[in-house]
Amino acid sequence: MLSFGEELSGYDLKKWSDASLGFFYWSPSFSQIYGELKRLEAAGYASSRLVAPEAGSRDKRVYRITESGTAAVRAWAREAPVDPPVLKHGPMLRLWLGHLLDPPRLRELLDGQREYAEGMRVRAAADAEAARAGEQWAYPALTLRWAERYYAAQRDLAESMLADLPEAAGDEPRH
Amino acid sequence: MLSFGEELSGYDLKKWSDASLGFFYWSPSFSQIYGELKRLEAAGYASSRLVAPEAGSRDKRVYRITESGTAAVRAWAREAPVDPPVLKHGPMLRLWLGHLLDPPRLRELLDGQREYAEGMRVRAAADAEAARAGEQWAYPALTLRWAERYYAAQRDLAESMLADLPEAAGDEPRH
DNA sequence: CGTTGCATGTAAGGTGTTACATGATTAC
DNA sequence: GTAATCATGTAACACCTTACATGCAACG
Repeated sequence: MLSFGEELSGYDLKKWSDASLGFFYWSPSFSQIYGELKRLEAAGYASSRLVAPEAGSRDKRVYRITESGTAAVRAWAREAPVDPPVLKHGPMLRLWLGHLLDPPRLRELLDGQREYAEGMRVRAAADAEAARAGEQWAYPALTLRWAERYYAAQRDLAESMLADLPEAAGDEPRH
Repeated sequence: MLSFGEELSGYDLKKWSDASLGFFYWSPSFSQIYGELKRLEAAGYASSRLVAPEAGSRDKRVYRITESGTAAVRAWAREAPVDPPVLKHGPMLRLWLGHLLDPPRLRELLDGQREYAEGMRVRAAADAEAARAGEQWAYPALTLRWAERYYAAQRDLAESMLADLPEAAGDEPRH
């Protein structure tokens, strides 16, 4: 994240991560971020300085990437193997175990999933709108557009499953 | 997995997990499965017996769920909070860092993603075809259909991103 | 006669989380 | 006044992986 050249605190990184990486990767906890920042600095990949508490808020430590860090992350981005995407879809795991649940609960599950996906889609769309202009910000903006479509697809998939349920659950409406 | 009532070995569970849960959840390693089976038995949720090496292959231990185990997994499926889906999309992370890569490499990445998604779609479709008949197998079959659509959507998303790239990368073909 | 599949397990390590601790400022 | 936001960090632990060890049977 520091490779974009900005000077950021651990807190900043967490907020940005939640609003950006969180859509397609996971967002680390505060404790992990602070720990990793120390590791990065020890490795010479980042430098830090204390910012005085000028008018409100307490003192904070901001980090900036070093030349060595830029070289390392660029090499990583170019050469590291790209692992296949990992998905851990709790609601689908529940559906897989459908024989343990009753049909109303299954519908509830899929409905919750539909709402969750739509909420994420709206958030991604809003963040894409608010994306900063400039050459290097084009790619984060692109992934936000990807996220918008991804969550739209998720929402539609949940709806399709709701439509498929009656057959499987044997509870078609009858008059 | 044992809640479907079958008597299965750790090895069986791994194979089944790869071909089924792996599409929407992750598939655990052998070592984790064997460890968990011991924990389940110690907790009284499963019982095991040794199967003699009748004609080929060595002896193996097969597990079956107990009544206590069935009650526990049913309670879990009904009451445990359903966590939102977790995605860790390595290729998108790379795209997010697009300013560190050159456009041809970005295309390569998305192309790989497209191929991966199509491969998974084909596998899910094949497994859905081969799904066992019967009341309780309807839900695993349903999730396989979900997976088929999910990976089709992934493939289409990668294609959309390929189409969106030129603009962002500023390398529109010019004559 | 080497590779693949079946079959199980231990040990070490990596990665990430939650709970807790601290404390100031700002908004309702 | 009390909740939320900014801000950082430690300690304990949960979870899961890889590497390694073992060994038989079937296939080509």
